Amino acid sequence: MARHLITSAIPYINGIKHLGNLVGSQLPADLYARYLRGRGHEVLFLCATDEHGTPAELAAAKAKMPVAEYCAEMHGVQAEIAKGFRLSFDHFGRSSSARNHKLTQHFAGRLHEAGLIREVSEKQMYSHADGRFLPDRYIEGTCPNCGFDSARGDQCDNCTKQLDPVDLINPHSTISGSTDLEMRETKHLYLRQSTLKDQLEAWIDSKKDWPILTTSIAKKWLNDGDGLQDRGITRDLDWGIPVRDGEKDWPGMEGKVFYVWFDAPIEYIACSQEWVDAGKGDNWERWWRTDKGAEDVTYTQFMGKDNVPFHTLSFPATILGSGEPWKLVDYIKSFNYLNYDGGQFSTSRGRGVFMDQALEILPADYWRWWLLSHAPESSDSEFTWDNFQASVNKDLADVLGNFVSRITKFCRSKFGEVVPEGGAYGEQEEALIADLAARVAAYQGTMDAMEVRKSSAELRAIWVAGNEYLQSAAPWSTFKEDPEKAAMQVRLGLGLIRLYAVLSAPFIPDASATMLKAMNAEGAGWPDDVAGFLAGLAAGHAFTVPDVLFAKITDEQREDWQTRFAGVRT
RNA sequence: GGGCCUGUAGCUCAAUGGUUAGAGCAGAGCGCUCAUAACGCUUUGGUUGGGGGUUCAAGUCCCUCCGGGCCUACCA
Repeated sequence: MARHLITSAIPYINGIKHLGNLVGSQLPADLYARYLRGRGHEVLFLCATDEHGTPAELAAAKAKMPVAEYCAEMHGVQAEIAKGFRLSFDHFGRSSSARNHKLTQHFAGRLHEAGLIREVSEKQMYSHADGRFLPDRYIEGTCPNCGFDSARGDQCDNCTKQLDPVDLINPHSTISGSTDLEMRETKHLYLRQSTLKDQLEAWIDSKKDWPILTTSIAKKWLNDGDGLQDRGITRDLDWGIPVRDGEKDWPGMEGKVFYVWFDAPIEYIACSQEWVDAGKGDNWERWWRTDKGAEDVTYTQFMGKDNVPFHTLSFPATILGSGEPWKLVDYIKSFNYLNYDGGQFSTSRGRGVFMDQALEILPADYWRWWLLSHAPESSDSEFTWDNFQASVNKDLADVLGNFVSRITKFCRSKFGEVVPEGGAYGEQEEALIADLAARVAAYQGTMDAMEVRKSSAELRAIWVAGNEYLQSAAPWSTFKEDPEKAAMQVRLGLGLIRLYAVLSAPFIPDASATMLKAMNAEGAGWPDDVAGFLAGLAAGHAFTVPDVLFAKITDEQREDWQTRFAGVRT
């Protein structure tokens, strides 16, 4: 038994996430966590909400709520939806927790002590009407290069030229529209990542098996231009973790907070402390401190490609720079984006299907199966309603659901709701079992490697093998001349349901639970030995015929949803 | 502009430089009647975006052109 620490990139607090966010981090992380637990490993699976930064403050203002209250409410909403999708976090924490405050300040103090923090005085745009400094993206004006009138302070969306807010003609705040802007002097702390460049590069280079998406992004940041740049880790905001030098005040930094990307990954650690505080565990250090038992932990992170630089560079810089024996990540699984019907999912523009809406129209398993079997691993992938309907109906209703239905109903009509007795395996059964054993091994191989789409294909092939067997064994024919042989065939078929339930649990946990309950076989372990596992459902064992596992998506439903989700969410 | 990813059957995707480029879906045909009109078998379908090169051998490596996407450090 091994020990696995798994974290999903923490979703931003600002609003309900869409299916693209889900498939890029939380869902594959959950798949992996469930699989490893199923194999009998010890798993700590953590996620949290990422609560600081300008967008949270603005969203709270828009909702006319204090930002702390807004975040608390949204955390609750996101936690509920996560439950709805059966995301099996051991704890769902908050980056605004007292634990994270303390730990973030601790890391800052350690980095300061190690000489890895420098103070920089710089000028930033201040908006009098908004009463805040504005990030470059919140300033718009006319592009000096192409004349586009909605160019942002960092870049012109029209001609793609990199800009500085002072370059803009007639700059204004996108928050209030105010043109009453002023360049003000402000002081910030920078993390001297450049000092750690060689150390980080050697570490990245040692990771030969990471996805190319992960390492190529990291190397680009390490080597592009002048190499890895120091990064500002503080902001002039109200909502956030106050800048402190460990336990001490930080002279000159009063009223400032740490940058969200400095404190967010630290929440991975703080979350394990929250997990202990919540009474769910009793020792977080054996997961995080290599001097206190975490030496044998394998740590895997899941994230969308936009998060890669922070997880390959800044967070490791924080960890390494602290000089303390914190656990570093062992494997970073990153994903491309899921697009929606010819364009991007967009939280800000309300385009696509959001997690709450998805659960309103269909159970979690439908979404989990489609999203995971189409996970954007090698390139961006696309959600269309036609594809969703076709895939889900075929895979879940026809291949798996109908298999369960046909064998349980046949058994009920000929032998009653009990595993029938008699007969012995023949050549055909031995061949099936050998085939299944090979396929299960292949499935384990791809799951261990976190190859999500390939794993779904292997799993589906295992389901198909059941239908192939039934078709050629034809117990409905056998029953007429040799009821004992038919009993054996049906017994094996029923055993397959239990096998499928256990193997499929990481993908479709609810259906898996329904299958196990119907087979009266809750608590079945992993089928390390397929033949032995199948024999585990013995003659005389009572079961019930479950309700339809997966109802098909009708054309009417699909058309309705296509129309309903064609526009933008308001 | 720069960097990276990507382009393979109508669709979604596979293929350590090594048989005749494979699966699923969709289409066609046949079979089965236990089942959610489900299942199984067979089968049609390819100038691997274009062009050039390296190699005994290229979807794979190199050059070039074309298309799509992402990132480019103050959104997170």
